[in-house]
Amino acid sequence: MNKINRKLEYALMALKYMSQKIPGELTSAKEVSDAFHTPFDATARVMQQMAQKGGFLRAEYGASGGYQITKDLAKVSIHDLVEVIEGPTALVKCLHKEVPCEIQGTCNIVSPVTALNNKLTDFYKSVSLKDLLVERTAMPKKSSEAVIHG
Amino acid sequence: MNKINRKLEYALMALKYMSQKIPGELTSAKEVSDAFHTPFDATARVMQQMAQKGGFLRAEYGASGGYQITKDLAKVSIHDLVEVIEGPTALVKCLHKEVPCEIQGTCNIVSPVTALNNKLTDFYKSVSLKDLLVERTAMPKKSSEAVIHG
DNA sequence: CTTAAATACGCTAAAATTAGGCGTATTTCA
DNA sequence: TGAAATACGCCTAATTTTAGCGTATTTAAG
Repeated sequence: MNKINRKLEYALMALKYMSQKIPGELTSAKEVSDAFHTPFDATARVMQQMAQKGGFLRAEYGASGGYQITKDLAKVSIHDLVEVIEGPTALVKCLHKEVPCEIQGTCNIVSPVTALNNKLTDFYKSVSLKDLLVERTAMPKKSSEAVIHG
Repeated sequence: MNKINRKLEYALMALKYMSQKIPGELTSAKEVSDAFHTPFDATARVMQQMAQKGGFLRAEYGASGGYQITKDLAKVSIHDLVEVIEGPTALVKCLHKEVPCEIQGTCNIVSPVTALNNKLTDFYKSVSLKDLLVERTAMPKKSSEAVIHG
């Protein structure tokens, strides 16, 4: 559990990259996929989702088009982003879909899992994208940090 | 992200079931898989892991054998359980393995993801299995809870 | 007016992960 | 001695994730 998938990685990379640009400047999907060597299609799709489903970005068509951050990252949580990228989130399907579970009726952990799910959601809602992505002040990077990658 | 897998579900079910028994009484894997209609092999394997890797349970061999909770659930966190069931946990592989990522070197979110991972780990460490599984009046339930099942 | 570069999107295939089952060995009680 | 339980390696099916292809639409530039 709790693994970040590629799409969310690409979204975070793109957002961080764009957040470091001059306000108003456009960023194309190709620019991002080139900068980070991420697959173009997947990168582009994620940026589309952030533009359309999330309203995080504004898309500009045409030859010199691209995207631009329109939301204040301080007011958007990682939970919001995840829901844009992956849709409704829950520890188990039965919490947000009317998916009948095979063991429905006998399951004894609905209540615990629901409670945990609520706590976890609160946690993700408490982390803003600005907290997460935007470099604040000094905080010099430790040399060990840049070594381990992924 | 953040989906609970079957093995963890079976582990939680078994633990909750066993926690409601008279202290000292044994519970076999078959008993659990019968009670909740979970696949026997997967259920048994999970209980073996909790006994061997985690030391959560004590196994008794032979015809009338079974398992018994040996750890104080108040002193064990959901993080501990997840690590027993799934091994080392991290939002991305590169944080706990020397798995070279394809985009190593260009990745710009190592630091943010590391920070988030640490926060998340702290969160899971803060939730004990007793909090989660043992019925009390606490663990404040939120509105839409116990209605939707699965 | 043509071309190129960008967003938008449906469809398909490959890869990886998850989930389950089979066979067998070992232990212990009756 | 047999039945029921733990223990465990291996293999297959199912599901999810990931990536790529093709095409349409929009718009700037030459």
